[in-house]
Amino acid sequence: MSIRVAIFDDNKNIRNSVIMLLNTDPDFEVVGTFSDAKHCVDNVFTSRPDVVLMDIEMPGINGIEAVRILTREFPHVQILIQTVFEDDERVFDSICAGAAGYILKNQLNSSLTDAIKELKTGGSPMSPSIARKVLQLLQNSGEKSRRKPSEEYNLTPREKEVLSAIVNGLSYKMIAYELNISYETVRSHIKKIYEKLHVASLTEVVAKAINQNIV
Amino acid sequence: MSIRVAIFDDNKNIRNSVIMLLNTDPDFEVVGTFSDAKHCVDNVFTSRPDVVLMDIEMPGINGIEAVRILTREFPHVQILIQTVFEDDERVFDSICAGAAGYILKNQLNSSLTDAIKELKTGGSPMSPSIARKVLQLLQNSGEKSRRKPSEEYNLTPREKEVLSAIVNGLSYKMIAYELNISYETVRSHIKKIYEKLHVASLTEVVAKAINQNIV
DNA sequence: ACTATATTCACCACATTAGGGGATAGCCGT
DNA sequence: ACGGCTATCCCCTAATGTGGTGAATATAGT
Repeated sequence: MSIRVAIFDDNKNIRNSVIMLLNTDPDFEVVGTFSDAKHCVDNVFTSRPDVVLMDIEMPGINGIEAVRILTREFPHVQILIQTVFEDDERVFDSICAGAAGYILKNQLNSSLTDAIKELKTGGSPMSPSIARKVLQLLQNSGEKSRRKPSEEYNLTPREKEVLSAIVNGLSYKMIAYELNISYETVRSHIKKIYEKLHVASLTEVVAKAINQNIV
Repeated sequence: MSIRVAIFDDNKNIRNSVIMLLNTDPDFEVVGTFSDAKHCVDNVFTSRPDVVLMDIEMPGINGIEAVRILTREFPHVQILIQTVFEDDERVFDSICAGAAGYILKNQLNSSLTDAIKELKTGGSPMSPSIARKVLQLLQNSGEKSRRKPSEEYNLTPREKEVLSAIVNGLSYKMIAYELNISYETVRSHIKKIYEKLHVASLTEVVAKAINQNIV
């Protein structure tokens, strides 16, 4: 049985090229093409697709919002995001809205058909760079919810004092004054901190210290 | 230049078959094979791999724990989990421990070489069913920790891009290169950011950006 | 007693960031 | 058409941070 596909994209050229691509493979049947998501519920209801290809930037209703609506109304429909965007926010929002896959337009041709077939076998096709982002997002959410992971980096008490001062925005001079030690000593501590945290600049130190709440 | 690969797996047969597979492709160089992760830090330190293949079930140190250790000690090393397990917990823990990819052993042959190459180009290879699980995990975590709006500082889109780059530890030069603008332009944006966030140093910017979730 | 680590301090050379100017061009809204 | 905002670029000087090398104390552990 062929896979019923519906396409949402405001770009006529893309719509047409996707249709042509899918028509070359008898496994696919394009059951609907739409230039906006205003009536996506009606559209999906009448065309009854197995898979929906969804663009993000569209006039009227945002593609991500459409995903949210469709997954609520048609939980069995697999939605594949196809877009040019790969910023964290859109990727994250799309996934949370219920998308089953996310591929970038710049590598459509060869992989689109494979991606759709993968959806039907329970897979979640993603462009490589998107997959990496997804893992990172998951890592972040995992680290946050895990309270104790304040992974010890074997910082000494003094180093923690210095680190804490850094995170509070103090300069080396100010730290030296606050801790009653010399500027050069502050530097020594910070060099050690760099080693232990595997970073090479103050900004990275601050980011790491906060994210892993070492402070 | 070939990709240096290290293998951690307690099953001799699997180790050998992976070695044979990789040796058929000149792009790979197996620089170490180990039957447990007890000395993984030393092993990686001396063999200096680009990519580590890690089994989960091993005597002594658990593979996931090894991932945690290795990503902390060698942040640049890409770790690919290869295992027979696909339960939520192990997948989730592996990802959070810092794995860059996760593929199931039952589909090794054809895809392993591709997966390793994908790692080197910034991708995160995952078996289709794993990818689906990862998305579901992300959807769950996303619903729990709905991010709050957090005070707007009226940063322009461009300023947010620059801010985000700063938080990721990039220097002005690197940001200029990444955004295809001049060093001086980066500085201009940062001056504005200083004004809007009421701060006077990069470290304060990073601290404020992370704590108030502006990034 | 010997070793390891933490803490302290110093010097040099170089790179980067901060703070003060000012300038051009495009876009948007009234 | 004007002012306001964004984004882009440039110059200069002073301040601060980075990297490498070295070393003196003290304190704790084996």
